[in-house]
Amino acid sequence: MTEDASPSATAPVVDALVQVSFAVSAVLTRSAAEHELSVTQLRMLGILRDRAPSMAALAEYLGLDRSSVSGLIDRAERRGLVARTTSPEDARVTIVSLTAQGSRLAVHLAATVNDGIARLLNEVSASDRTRLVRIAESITGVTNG
Amino acid sequence: MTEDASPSATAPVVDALVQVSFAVSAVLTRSAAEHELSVTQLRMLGILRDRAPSMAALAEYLGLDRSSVSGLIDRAERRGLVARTTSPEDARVTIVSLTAQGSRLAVHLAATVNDGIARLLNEVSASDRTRLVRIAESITGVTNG
DNA sequence: TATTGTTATACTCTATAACTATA
DNA sequence: TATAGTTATAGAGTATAACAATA
Repeated sequence: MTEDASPSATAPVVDALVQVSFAVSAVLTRSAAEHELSVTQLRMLGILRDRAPSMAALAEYLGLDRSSVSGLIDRAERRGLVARTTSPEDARVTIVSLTAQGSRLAVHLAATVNDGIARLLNEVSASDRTRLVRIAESITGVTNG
Repeated sequence: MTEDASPSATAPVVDALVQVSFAVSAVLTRSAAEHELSVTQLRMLGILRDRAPSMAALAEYLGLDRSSVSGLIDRAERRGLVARTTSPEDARVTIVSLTAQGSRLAVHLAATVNDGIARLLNEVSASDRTRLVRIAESITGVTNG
C-alpha cells in the first residue's frame, strides 16, 4: 500500500496524498472483496442505489465503454443483483435497476465502506476533519456537503 | 459496527476522502495510460527504480501472487522494460531489473505522476499543505518526510 | 441516418493448482 | 522435503469493431 509510485525527490505533501489515496482504495477493495465483488461492481451498486439509469448512462457514470458495461451487468444479473428492463418510451433503451437482493447488498456495502473510511479518521481531530473537507474541495473543485 | 449508518447520511469528511482518492487514482491511471501501461505496471516500474528484487519479493511488494507477477514481468520484458537474471547465489531465484529503456520510462513516469499530483494541490495553501501532511500521518500511521 | 445495446475478439490482470528445477 | 518460479487454466475487466433493432 505504500510501495511508491513516487519519485525520489517527491514533496512530502505529494506522498501524503498518494498514501491517503492508497488507504482509501484499500478500504474499497477490501469491502468489495468481502462479498467477492470487484471495485467496479461496488461502484456500480453504489450508483444504482438511487438511480435506474440506461446502460449508456451507467457507462457514463462509470467512465466505461458500453460494451464493458454489458459484460458487467451480465455478471451482476447472473448473481441476481440487478435486472434489465426495456424502457417503455424507447425500445432501444435498457434500464438497469437493483433487485431486492442487490439493494440489500448495496446498502450493506455502503455502510461497510462508510465505516472503513470513518475508521481511517479515528485519530483525526474534529478541526482537522473540517479542514480536510475544505482541502478536498480545493483539490476536487467540488463542494462536499 | 454498521448498525444505523444509513449511508445516505455519509459524513462530508468521508466523501471528501473518497473524492481525493479518486482524484489521485485518476492521475495514476492517466499517467500510466499515456504510455499504454496499467497502474500495476506503473507501480512495478516505480518499485524497480531503486531495487532489483526477486520475483517473490516483487510479488510481496505488489501484494500479488507470484504467478500473476510472472505474467506481468513477461509482458514488461516483451516490451523491453525489464530483464530477468538468475541469482548467482541461488539458482532458483530470478532477479528482476529495469533495462535502460525501462529506467528512462520509470524516471519519466515518476515525474509525470509527481506533476499530476502537485497540480491537484495548486489551489491548496501552504498552511493547508502542511496540515494535510499531518492529517495523512494520522490516517496512515506513518511519518511522511 | 443516428442511437442503443450486444456480440465477437483480443488483451491485461488476477488467482489456484500442478509442475520443474534447485536447495 | 521445502522453496522459487513457471505454466495451465479460468474468470473478471476493458476496449475496438461490427452488428441488429429501433428511432
